Amino acid sequence: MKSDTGTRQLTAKGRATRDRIVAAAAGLMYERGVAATTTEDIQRAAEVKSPSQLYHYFGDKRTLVQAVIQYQTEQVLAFQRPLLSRLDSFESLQAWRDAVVEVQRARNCEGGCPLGSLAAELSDVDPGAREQLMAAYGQWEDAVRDGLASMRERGELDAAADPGRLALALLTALQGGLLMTQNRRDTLALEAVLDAMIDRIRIHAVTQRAPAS
Amino acid sequence: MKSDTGTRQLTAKGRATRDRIVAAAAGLMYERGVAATTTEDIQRAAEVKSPSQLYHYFGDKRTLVQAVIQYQTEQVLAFQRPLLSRLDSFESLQAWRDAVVEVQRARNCEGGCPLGSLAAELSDVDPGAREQLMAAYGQWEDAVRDGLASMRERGELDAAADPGRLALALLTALQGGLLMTQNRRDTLALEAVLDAMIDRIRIHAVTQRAPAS
DNA sequence: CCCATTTTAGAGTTGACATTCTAATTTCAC
DNA sequence: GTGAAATTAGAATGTCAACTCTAAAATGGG
Repeated sequence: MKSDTGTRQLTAKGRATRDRIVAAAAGLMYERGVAATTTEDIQRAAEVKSPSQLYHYFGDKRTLVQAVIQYQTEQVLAFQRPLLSRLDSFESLQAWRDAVVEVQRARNCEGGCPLGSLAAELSDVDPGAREQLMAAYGQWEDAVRDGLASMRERGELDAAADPGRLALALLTALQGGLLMTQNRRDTLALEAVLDAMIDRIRIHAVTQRAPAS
Repeated sequence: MKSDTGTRQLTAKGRATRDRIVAAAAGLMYERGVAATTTEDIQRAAEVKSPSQLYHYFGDKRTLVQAVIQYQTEQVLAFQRPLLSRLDSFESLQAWRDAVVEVQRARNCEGGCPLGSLAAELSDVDPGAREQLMAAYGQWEDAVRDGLASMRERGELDAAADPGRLALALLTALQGGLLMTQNRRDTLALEAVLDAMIDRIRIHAVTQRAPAS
């Protein structure tokens, strides 16, 4: 009866080390990629003294990767949702943009999107991971869509605006921006693509305003 | 005197096997990622019978990766340049969009951008590879910019249009679209983001036309 | 055709990494 | 406080992959 998802009877201490392992693995896999992260690296980073811990809480590396994906999904949504749920104006949309840019700048443009880098590495190799990530993007996309929908409800956007399609485009643009940021080590591409998308959305602005330049 | 770039005296046969190795490596690294591609896999795919070939033409795996990046850069630009150099109307821009979408569809949405997947995997780990890829993106970006600039020269875009920034945004959006295509196994996100960007550019269209809802 | 150089074989080495096993220790419910 | 379950140690295994080495075949200019 090996419980796959890893949630069996966990004592407080058990949950603590389990969490420590996931967090450490997530960090390392984000920095170096999944394949380049060894179980020994994870042990050190999580400050566990034996491989047996790792295999006690996760059957194998793949299962650990599942947990990492879930962890990163929660992290991303926890950051994004508050910003997106209160989209009531273009100012707040801009604030979201600025916040995203600022996060990247704060980490010196290293590492792209926590989900995007996993998606790039795993989508073609691990079908399970791919679906898990697809679901994560689905949630994220929903959050963006809800934000834009609320903007439309508040009369900031006209009726012709399609929140679903705009949300998908915006999220997709963000992924590209984060990838390019990681490669260029500057946020110019990210800014350019997000600004362009916001300009695109502004076509639907009820209070007409000229896009930048 | 080990020539780093791998170009020393190559006989015809030598160049042939070298090319075969690079092409095979590029294919495998595109499908599975760099780390997951073993030298033995490459041998088999390139139909060379000994590891010594590989190390005869390339000092080590990293050098081979360099060659792969160069190879993929040429491939991408060879496909993109013809489409981009003749941007004279929104129809041709749309044709570019359709061509990109079609390519992804033709390969069942597996594998994202040949450069993007390398960038995602290597940018944070291999500084040399990162710069090489950055340069590749630079060339690509230039091609897009020139296309948009020529549209402006032909009077399709107004003077306020900024081809440089639009090009960067467009290329960045494309990267996101390709990543999402790879993850979702459909081209919807790619279409949405490219259409949105074209709508954005259409703001500068001299012959006014309403964007698709 | 001959010799220097290039190219290919193929076995071998080395180290790393995922995973396992046994047994000791700790925790917690009762 | 005791016993079953959870947690941790730590050594060990087996595989796999990057890379090396020696020597044999092929090539091409003179």
